[in-house]
Amino acid sequence: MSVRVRYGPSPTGEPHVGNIRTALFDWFLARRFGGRFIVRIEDTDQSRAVEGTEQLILDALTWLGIDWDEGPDLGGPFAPYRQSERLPMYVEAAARLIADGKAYRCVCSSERLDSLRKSQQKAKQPPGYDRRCRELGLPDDQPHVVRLAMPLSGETIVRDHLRGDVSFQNSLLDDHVLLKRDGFPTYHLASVVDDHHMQITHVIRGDEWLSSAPRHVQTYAALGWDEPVWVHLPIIRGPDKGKLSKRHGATSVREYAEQGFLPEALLNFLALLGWSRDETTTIMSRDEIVESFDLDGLGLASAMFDIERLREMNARYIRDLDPADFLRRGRPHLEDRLGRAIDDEALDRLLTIAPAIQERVKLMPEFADYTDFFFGDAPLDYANDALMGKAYKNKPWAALESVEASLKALRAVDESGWNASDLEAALRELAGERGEKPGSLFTPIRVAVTGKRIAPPLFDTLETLGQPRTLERLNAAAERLARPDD
RNA sequence: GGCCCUAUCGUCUAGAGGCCUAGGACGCCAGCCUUUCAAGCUGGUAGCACGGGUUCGAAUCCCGUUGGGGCCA
Repeated sequence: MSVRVRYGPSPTGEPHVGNIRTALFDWFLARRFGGRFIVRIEDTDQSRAVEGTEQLILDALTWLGIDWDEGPDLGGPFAPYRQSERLPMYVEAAARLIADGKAYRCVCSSERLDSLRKSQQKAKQPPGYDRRCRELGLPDDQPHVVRLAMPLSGETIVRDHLRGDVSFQNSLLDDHVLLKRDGFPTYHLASVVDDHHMQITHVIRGDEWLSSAPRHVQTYAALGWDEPVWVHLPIIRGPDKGKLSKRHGATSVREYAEQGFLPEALLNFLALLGWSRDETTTIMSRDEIVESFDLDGLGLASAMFDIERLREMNARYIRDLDPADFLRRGRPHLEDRLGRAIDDEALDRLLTIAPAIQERVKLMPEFADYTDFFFGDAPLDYANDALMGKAYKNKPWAALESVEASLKALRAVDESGWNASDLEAALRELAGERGEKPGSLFTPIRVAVTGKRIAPPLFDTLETLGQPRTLERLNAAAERLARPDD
């Protein structure tokens, strides 16, 4: 049988990286073995649903390059793919269980349940429903929930693919609710019914579900269905070791996108949280991961989300980008900074200097820092102190002399000599003539043309900027230095 | 508190009884390179939680302890 896996997000908020990582593993497995990846919206808790999040979830998947074969937007052979639209199937399953004596109606009030819980707590007894309605055979004539009649003794084995058999004492498991008063199913019922009908072969989900897995195993048994393969993934932890959550700051996929992480970097990073291919490989494209992904490569211990590692990986991916692609991806950030659109032609003038910028950008928004001065027409904004650098600290006259010397030399360069290597040769020679350290000569030029202390390599910058603008900016710098006050 | 999972450098991990004097990557430290900042290169730092077994031999198997986490509240 071919692999069929499903990602079942609840539309209760933006998809979170820990959650999306489960989808990733589902997808890797499906793609690796030629199976189907299904998105199913688990929206049976109407009170927690947040409008619009379904689309955010799909957008997050798309951004990461994850596609699906069946889903709420695509449909498929087992449509609908929204649980709120599948209510009759849950009701039917519950009815069948009642008819078979495997489930029962329960009319206990929430007040009674509360006080029951309190007295159990007081008596230090394990909390849980006391099965008061179990043998009553209540009819369908008043508001009720439906509970599964769990075995009272013995044990339930969850055959987890990663951990082996995990056993639970049935005496410790109560009769959980399958169908709520409002007629909506609980996760316990809905996921089982859907997974069966949708012919899901592998249930891949977070570790936090392992404790309730015996309930699902028993539900499959009561319904007379074959169980899927259970795969409980270790959860992802935050820096404080607890389960990764909003408390840890940015956790939604969108936030990482906005911060300037590349989707392929986040995907690679997430894949390595709990999975590894071999002893040494850490950088893998989406396709390379798919080629070698296997459930057996999964680890069992929960992993910490180490943002430093993600950042490093992101920087690595940025460096490895094709320069033209890098410029396209950086453009929106530059446009934001400039407040105007940049066309392809203007952007492509940065092509030769792009690799040098790629080396420096760690997060995409920084792209603007390294490129905005190529486009600004207004005078650059910098302090004279920056212009003087270390060498000419508090010596504006010396700095002025240096800038004027550079200006003279650069003015003399003809068009054919306006390229990085010739410019470097010319300016180095000038430094030698003046008995000045190269760095002392270069710093004022850098600040004059970029307005920053930190910038791309100088000669590439001059080449890209062009002679007229370079001279213009050096002149402006000279004027500033000539004025005594800043 | 009960139940369940889990345990190799700070972090992510390799390791499925001898290949381990425990490998890689990130971080960190030092040096080199150097026009700023980066990148790169070289070297270094650092770990099998603990205690019992099993075995000729254990990071690897078993038991316990401890730590961490999850679920139920």
